Amino acid sequence: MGKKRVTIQDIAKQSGYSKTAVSFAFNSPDRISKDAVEKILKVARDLDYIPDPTARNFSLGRHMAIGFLVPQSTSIALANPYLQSVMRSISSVCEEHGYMLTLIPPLHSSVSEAVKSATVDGIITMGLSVSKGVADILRRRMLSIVSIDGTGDDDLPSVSIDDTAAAELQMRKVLEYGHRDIAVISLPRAAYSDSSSRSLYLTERRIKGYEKALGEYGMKLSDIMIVQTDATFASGCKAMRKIMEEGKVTAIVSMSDIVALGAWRAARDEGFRVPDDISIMGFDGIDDFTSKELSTIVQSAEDKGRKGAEMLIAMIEGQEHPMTSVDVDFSFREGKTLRNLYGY
Amino acid sequence: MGKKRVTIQDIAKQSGYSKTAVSFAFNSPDRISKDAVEKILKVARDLDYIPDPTARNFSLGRHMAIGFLVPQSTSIALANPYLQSVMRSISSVCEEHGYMLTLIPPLHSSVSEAVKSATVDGIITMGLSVSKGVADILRRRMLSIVSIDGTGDDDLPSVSIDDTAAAELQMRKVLEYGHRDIAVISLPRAAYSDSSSRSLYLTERRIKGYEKALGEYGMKLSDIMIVQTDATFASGCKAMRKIMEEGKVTAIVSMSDIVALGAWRAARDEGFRVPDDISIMGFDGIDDFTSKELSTIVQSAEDKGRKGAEMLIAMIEGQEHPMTSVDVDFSFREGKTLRNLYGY
DNA sequence: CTGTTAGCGCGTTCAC
DNA sequence: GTGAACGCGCTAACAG
Repeated sequence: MGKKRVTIQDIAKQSGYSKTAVSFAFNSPDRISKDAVEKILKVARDLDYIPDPTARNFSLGRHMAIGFLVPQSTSIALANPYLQSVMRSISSVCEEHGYMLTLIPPLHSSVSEAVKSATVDGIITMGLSVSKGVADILRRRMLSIVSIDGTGDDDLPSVSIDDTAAAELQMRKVLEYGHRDIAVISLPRAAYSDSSSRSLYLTERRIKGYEKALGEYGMKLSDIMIVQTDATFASGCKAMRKIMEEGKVTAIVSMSDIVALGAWRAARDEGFRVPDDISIMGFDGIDDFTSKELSTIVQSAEDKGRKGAEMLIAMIEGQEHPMTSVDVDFSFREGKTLRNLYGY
Repeated sequence: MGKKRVTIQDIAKQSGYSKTAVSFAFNSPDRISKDAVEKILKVARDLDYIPDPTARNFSLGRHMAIGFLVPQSTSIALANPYLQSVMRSISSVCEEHGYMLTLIPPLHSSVSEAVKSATVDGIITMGLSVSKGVADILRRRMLSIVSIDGTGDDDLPSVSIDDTAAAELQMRKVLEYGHRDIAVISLPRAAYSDSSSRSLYLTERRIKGYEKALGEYGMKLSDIMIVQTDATFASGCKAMRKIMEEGKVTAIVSMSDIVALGAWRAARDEGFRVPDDISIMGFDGIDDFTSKELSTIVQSAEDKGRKGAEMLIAMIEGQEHPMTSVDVDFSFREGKTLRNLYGY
């Protein structure tokens, strides 16, 4: 075992040409004679030469890879179907452009460490407020970044929806349908963000939207119940149980579909019928085949991922990127889990 | 813009020490005096020095990344919930060990090209028969590989279940519960394998298991109905409709959960109650929140990913790996879709 | 024990 | 078509 790797040097010697010529044969065949190219490539084939991608990357200062920066441990992040969809769409774009996609979870629990050591050409992130520290590292490393569903307090190229308006729509629908006893299942303040962020968190922007909608009906935030939970199915179950214990509501407004599905499950397990006994309104519009029945606010994951990735690649390849912020549409999807109390 | 990157050289000059000392300060602080370490690190901090990970990788010959080789375009692969689960588990292990996970889709439609240029320390693959060409590149690049759910015809370290035994268990349960009028929904021969594979296909291994279980009850394969279909929800619906037309059975045995879910949907749409009118038994144990009710054979995606990743990392780090093939447990999950005809 | 000198790794590219 | 330098961090060998 362990013959040494074949290097460009070997091909040079064996073919009688110089390293330079060999390099040209691979990368700029026009730069040398057809004859030389052929001879060199033949030797390369005979010796099973594969240019070392590491050395190549080092030399070129390129990796043909972009990093997907995940705020939490991947086991949590990747359990989120919405994130999965976005990621799928990102990876599609990568594929089209010949890039690979590298998952970057916190390294030794540190996002900064991870970003310091990632060998990628740029970074795309989702639901993360890029802290000043991380932004700094990116700058020092001269890495481009695009933020999807960012918090807006970092001044980064971003792709997102108007959370306040979307949440307002979500709540307004519930109110329109006659519900007044409402419980909101919110996400943790930190779930989608870093500790040092200063402006409004996603959670807070959504809450603001709820407040507006409630205001239109003469209600206030204090008139509804708000529980906070992680963005997982299990947490949704738990939150629902808590809500059912504490009081009686006719509608659940969740900030995430996956949580809403958990709530739905818990409701059924307790013998409640949805939407007859209780209505559930989600947020995201995940495409899970079994969850199309969920009434929800749809934000296109496909769109977000694609726009984000294309923006990032354009930045990496040094093209223009005049628009530093892109909005994605959202809409209400009438499922089967929101009952219209005014008849139907 | 674009002050040059700060390099180790700059820190050396500025601190008055040599490059070596700077390197030691970061990587082997014990090698030099505490005093020197401090001074050097201070200068490094002041100048915002980040060791270039590319150069570092090149120098060390390590990347701290493993590649997940995806046979198809990622938009298809990542849509498979089972693959998602496995990937999640892989990435968890990576995280624990400080590795990143890089998705490697075919590059310019070529798996070989992708494998040639991937800067990773090892590769993990799923449901792919690794072709001779690719195996060769891996050898030349001295990359380790582990295959999950491989076809078994390539001689690689692999992780999988004992399909025959699992299928036997699946069928036996159905028989134990009193069913005799059974329809199997099988997968296409090629579904989980490459065209060039020589040994038993997954489908055939499973069928063999069915045969055994049937034998224990004095039955033969010819006593049951077998239909073949793709591993999709829609195909499951279609297959179910066909089955309901053709004859009357009391139990469906599907080789895939997603297909079983499709069958379930079709059954409901036709007014059949599950499991009162007809029982459905799946295979996979996908963790889809809404499908936990499906009676099925669970093969732990979590386990597969974990064992595969741990095996690969052990190989990369040069530890022993005497076992070239690992089996993952499977088990029966009593859901709500399998009726016990002997009462309950 | 501290610290330095002098390469090394490998492909790319400038300047001739 | 080539020689030589380059990118940047790591480390063997060596000196004090």
